[in-house]
Amino acid sequence: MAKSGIGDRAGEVFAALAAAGQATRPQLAVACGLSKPTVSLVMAELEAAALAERSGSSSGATGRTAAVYRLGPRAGYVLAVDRGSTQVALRATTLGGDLLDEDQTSRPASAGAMVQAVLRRGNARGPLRAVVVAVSDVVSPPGRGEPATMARISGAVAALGLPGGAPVHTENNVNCAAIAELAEGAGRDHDSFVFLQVGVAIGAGVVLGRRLVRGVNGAAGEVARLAYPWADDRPPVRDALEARLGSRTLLRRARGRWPGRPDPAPRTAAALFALAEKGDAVALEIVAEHAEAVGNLAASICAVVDPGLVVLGGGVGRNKLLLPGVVATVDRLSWPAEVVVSELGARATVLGAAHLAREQGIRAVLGEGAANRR
Amino acid sequence: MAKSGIGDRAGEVFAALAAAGQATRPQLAVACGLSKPTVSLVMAELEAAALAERSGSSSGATGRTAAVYRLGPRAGYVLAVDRGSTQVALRATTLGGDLLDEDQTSRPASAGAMVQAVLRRGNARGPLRAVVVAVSDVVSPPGRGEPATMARISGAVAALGLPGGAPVHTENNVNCAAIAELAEGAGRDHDSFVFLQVGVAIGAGVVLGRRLVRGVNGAAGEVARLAYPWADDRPPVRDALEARLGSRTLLRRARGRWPGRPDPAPRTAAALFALAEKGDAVALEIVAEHAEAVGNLAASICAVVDPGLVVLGGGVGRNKLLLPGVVATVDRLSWPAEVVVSELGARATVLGAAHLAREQGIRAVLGEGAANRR
DNA sequence: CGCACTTGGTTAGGTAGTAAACAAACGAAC
DNA sequence: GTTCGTTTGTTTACTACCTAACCAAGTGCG
Repeated sequence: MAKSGIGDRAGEVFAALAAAGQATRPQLAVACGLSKPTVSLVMAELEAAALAERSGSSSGATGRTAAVYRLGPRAGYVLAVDRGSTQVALRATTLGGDLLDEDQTSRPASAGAMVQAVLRRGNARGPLRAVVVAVSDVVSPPGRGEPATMARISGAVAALGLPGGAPVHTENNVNCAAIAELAEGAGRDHDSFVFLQVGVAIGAGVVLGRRLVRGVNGAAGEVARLAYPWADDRPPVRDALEARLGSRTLLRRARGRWPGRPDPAPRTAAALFALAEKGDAVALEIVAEHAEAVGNLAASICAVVDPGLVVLGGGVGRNKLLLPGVVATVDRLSWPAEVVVSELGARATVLGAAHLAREQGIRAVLGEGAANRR
Repeated sequence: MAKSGIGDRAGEVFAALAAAGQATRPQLAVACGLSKPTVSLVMAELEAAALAERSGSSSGATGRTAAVYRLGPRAGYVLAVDRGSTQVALRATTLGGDLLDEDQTSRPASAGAMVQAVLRRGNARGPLRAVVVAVSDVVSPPGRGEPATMARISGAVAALGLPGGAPVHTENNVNCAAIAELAEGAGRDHDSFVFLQVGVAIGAGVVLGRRLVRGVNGAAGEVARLAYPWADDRPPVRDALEARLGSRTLLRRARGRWPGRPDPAPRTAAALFALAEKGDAVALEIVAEHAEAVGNLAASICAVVDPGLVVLGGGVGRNKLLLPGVVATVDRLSWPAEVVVSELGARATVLGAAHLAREQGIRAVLGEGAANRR
């Protein structure tokens, strides 16, 4: 079993190399705060374990060329699955983030076959280090979840037909999207932000101090349960905000104002926004109302955690037409906060799941190394 | 100047000793993850710098007695000030948390004299390492605050007449109370919780992962700006929630239902709750309504950060009569969360400020040590 | 082409901290 | 009162890592 057997500091360097994808020894020395001799020793160790390998040389403007390292064959690969209700997306990468395989289907039932194909092709790249499945349910820590939710999640995972010993982790899909925006999207340069998904359902991913807030029940960001409606004489109803802000209600409101018009009412959110884009007055009015409602939600979130940045995502929230109204409402009600649209679009969830999978995979390699030393 | 001159690891041990107040060498070794020989060397260093001193011996059930250390005279002391609108509280402690001095006044104008007296008495305990002033305004990071707010805060601090070079820090009073509940109150055994202050004004302190969330503008927890009122046909108004939940409104609502009764309407929240305690039907009804409103607020906060625990504080929120209604509403609307009443009462703010002052003071000692080594 | 300059990598010596063995101090048991 | 087990504190040998110096390998310039 003792095949990798890497030391303590070696793990740190390995993680830095994985995060960077490619790096020279001086770069790793700076990243880990180690001296040149130590990095040399560590790299020899990692190369011996086949966790790293030389991939070439890089020459700067002046000076000697540096050896460039990348992850080796025994580092293995990871798999990310976005298990949506209407579509399933797959992404396999190395621990360094290099894309190995990508696929997607609009028939969730065929996801299992897709997974099998990816695993077959991936096995050449070493061991499968981690699988992260993004689901639309709340993912609770052990012993905290509702039985029904937990059953639904494990059912969805089982349907993927992953091999027996695979190290599978689950995460909420909105949280995954938030992670992606943090790592490579609109939150790249911010310590704190909230990713606000508005689509068929609503949800948020809360990132504070470059860390995702999951909550004691795993329900942080489940803003469907904000008190709504709420006024002096109006008691809130659980989950009423989701009913108000979901795209189904949006379309129902559109239908309500359509009678007497020649053209039929839009049947999808995309169609509604397309009409608004063309200048249709009724569509524009509905979009403006929705923007204000989303703005109210964003303002409430800002009142609690003051993130300074709100990233809008989801089928409806991604739409540029929504942005001005949201910005105006947040400015009017709450604390100074930038509001922008997601840079990653619908791929955010699977990208975030891949990031989490890489993190878990790196931890798995490190854990194996540590275990060998005992 | 190089009087303390402590090393790198010594600082870590010093911080652990300060946090514990008193400790033996084995305890410090465990706390800092150091070996016995290293701790012995460090303690000699700290004793030489008069930052630590022996305070006796402790004998366990079996085995040799251990030398017990406490902070030495050169560790100095810190000062905490709760600068409320109607009262000012003071608390001076050692870096280890031992109480040196405590005072309070209901005439804010006389706070300056009180501070002078405490400083005179404190000077025998070494240098003043930090002062933390708790204010009711939002405390923003440098370059982020509104000029008017910043001016109000610096005015309040200046009125205390602190000596020129004193290392003064400011913090929001609700955040201070949350820190106190975290360190020694109802949040002692929880990683995450929200302290919800309900009194003349409303506000919250958000603690996630045993760290206070301050927000990009320092406005995290300023829940007065949650969207309210908010319904399909009712647009929110900025700060309307504070108007709804503040104790002034509570009393106005009471007056509104009092006509036709022999006794006069209660003039303070305490009086209202006293009546409810005696079983007065109208008072009970008003308390129940208020409890539901506070519960709605707590539920909204839980929807965003899912803290698992809400600690009620403030003049109104502290009242036990409010608790059942809040619990019921949170259960009905949001995620599983415990709701309890503050254990520290009105002293929470000054206790939390003292905690922050100790933290800052320890950092100051460490910084001085580090500076000497360059 | 040779020389200065810059950066990468290795070698040698020094230091901080650890683990393990040892010495000292205490209570409890017989 | 002696012995034993337990815990504290110190001595000793070793390890890991760092700094400093040096060699190696590139580029640009006269």
